[in-house]
Amino acid sequence: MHGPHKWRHRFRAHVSRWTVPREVILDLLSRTSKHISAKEIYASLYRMYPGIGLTTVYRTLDLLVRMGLINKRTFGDGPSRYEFKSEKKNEHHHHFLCTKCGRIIDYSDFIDEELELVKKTEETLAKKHNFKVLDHNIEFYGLCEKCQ
Amino acid sequence: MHGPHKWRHRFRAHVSRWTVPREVILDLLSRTSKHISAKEIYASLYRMYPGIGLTTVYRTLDLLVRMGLINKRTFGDGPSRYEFKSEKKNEHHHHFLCTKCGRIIDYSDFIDEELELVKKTEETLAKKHNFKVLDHNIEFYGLCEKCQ
DNA sequence: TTGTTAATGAAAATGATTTTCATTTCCATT
DNA sequence: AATGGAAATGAAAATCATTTTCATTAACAA
Ligand SMILES: [Mn+2]
Ligand SMILES: [Mn+2]
Ligand SMILES: [Zn+2]
Ligand SMILES: [Zn+2]
Repeated sequence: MHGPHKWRHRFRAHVSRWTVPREVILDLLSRTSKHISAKEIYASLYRMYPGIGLTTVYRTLDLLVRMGLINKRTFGDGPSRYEFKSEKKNEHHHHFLCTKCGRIIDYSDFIDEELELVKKTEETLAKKHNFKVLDHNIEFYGLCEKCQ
Repeated sequence: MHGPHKWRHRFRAHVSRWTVPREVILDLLSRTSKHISAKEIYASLYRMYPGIGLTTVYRTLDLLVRMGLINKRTFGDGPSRYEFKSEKKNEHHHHFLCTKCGRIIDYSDFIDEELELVKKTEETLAKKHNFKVLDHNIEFYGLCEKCQ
């Protein structure tokens, strides 16, 4: 692979090689704010990189999740969707899902109260049930502007 | 089908027939507090009702979800899981998922604060983004007592 | 430049769920 | 109680997402 890239050192630290499919997939994900599926990634890259197989897309996504660079989400039915994890700690967000058109909308309103609640709940779960909370997922369902 | 049942009238209202598979599946779900998959339901019923096919289990579960009698949940990987919806309004609960052993635990601590937050978030989403919020899902991930 | 080993791609396998279609069952109406 | 027609069912096949297998290719340390 040619030019270095800002993520290259993280791959090395992870004892993983820096390859064309990995660079290209990570690049695509970092450039979009959407939640995209493996097949959509495969299709997006097909014109420019017809050599990259769907299997490699899946394997790369799995690696990127393990490396903590992206998030994998399974919204009910349909394929898993992936989104790039922002470097900035404060860009944490939750989702609203339109049950009619399938639109997925990020939101971060009330994030302060939500994070406080999350913290409180984590403490209670830890104390009362002896759970070690590592992550959470909060989502709302309903009808988006266009669909009601 | 023999004896009437407390759900029979709801099926009639839904223009659906009261059949053996439907009664038996609803009965099983109402008796367990677990989150069970279609295949688990199929296997549970097999001894007593070997005639009930997996296809019918799926179709019945779909109907029961549409009727609002049960909830369907897709926790990341694996099959969808179903749980009976309690009649009592105040038995609403959220989930904690152990990422190591897969255990799913219901909890309802902090439900007051959570419900208040949910209400506030719903209002904001409605006002600011014009969404009609109909439902929500809150879950925590981590390690259960046995797995840490 | 080269050797080792990880990464890749195509095809096959897997697992969950859905569709198809011929047969059976429910149940409103005789 | 009998019956006709629509709804429900079960078995098998189809579909869809994802994983595994295995032979080939490419990355990169030496
Ligand atoms: Mn998002
Ligand atoms: Mn539950
Ligand atoms: Zn919509
Ligand atoms: Zn556990």
